[in-house]
Amino acid sequence: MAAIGFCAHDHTACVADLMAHARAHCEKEGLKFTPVRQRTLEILLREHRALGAYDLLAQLADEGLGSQPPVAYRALDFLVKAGLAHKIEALNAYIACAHSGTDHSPAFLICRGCKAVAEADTAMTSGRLGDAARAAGFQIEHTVVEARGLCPSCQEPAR
Amino acid sequence: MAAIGFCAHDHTACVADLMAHARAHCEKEGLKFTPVRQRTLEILLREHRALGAYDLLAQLADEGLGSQPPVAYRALDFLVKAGLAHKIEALNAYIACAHSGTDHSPAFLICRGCKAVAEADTAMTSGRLGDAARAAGFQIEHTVVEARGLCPSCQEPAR
DNA sequence: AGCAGGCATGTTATAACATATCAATTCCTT
DNA sequence: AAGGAATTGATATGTTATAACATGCCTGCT
Repeated sequence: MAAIGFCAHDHTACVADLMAHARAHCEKEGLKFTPVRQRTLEILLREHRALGAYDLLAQLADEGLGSQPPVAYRALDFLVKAGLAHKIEALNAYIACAHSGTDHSPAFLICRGCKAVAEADTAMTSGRLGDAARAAGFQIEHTVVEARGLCPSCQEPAR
Repeated sequence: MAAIGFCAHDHTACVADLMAHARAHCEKEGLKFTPVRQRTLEILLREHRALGAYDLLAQLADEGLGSQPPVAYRALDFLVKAGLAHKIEALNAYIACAHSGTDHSPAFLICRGCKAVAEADTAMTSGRLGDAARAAGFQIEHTVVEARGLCPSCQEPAR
């Protein structure tokens, strides 16, 4: 399964790595990385794709970590606010951040073929959106930058 | 209320203008600009802000043009496909296109203070997103570019 | 120890957004 | 007039998200 950047990688290591990073980040920021939150991030990392809140909830429920929607939404809110996960607005789904827990303005490439989502990084105030905002005197707080289309692998069959 | 571009304008003329444009566009493309669809666009234009499907539906129902969700969603789908309206993914809401019915890749500035939405225009393949897509070999079909923040007027009170 | 305050969680219910399906109608073409 | 495609009407349901309120669980204070 192609996912991050549409290419294979050592996924076990990648999960462990990002979990350790998340733990360190929460420690440093004084955030409580509770069992539900850890498990939520682990699931997102392991799946390595955009997951709906209810998909996630089902997996949490399997493990006895709560079965009601607010459980999933609270955990996801926490992760998103902490910069450990992102919401893909075009899919109403959530995905683990592919980078560190640092503040950044992600951009996503969403393949309609294999549903893979790649995270790129942009600077919030750069590019066309930044230009438009400056011209209008608009003060940007958060950006949603997403592209739907076909990843390299999924372009083949269509030919 | 400041809305498009966060500035005042002759709204009556603007509605009439864009309706005429939409009519011409549908004529040219062989699209059926039916009463429900016309009324939907008129409502979006008149409100001049992002409207939820159910808000819109309520207004259609007031006029006896259907009261069930599919009525609103069909009309909105038509307008979106025709390039006469856009969906704001970050709000799950719809807004009339501020430009012509031509194909374009809009970007939106969404004020969290007054809920106004300004539409800017970008080129789909330009800017950071285009760069990232090219680097990944990703073929973009549609872009979602939205910024949340504060418009010029709404920045004042906070100071 | 006892308790107050804050945060996380549990639980129920419901709001808000969106689509599947099938029947009925219209309108255009043959 | 018959056939076919698109539109509309209507019912039901699926999916995503939050409100509201109760409970537990640390932590710091007296």
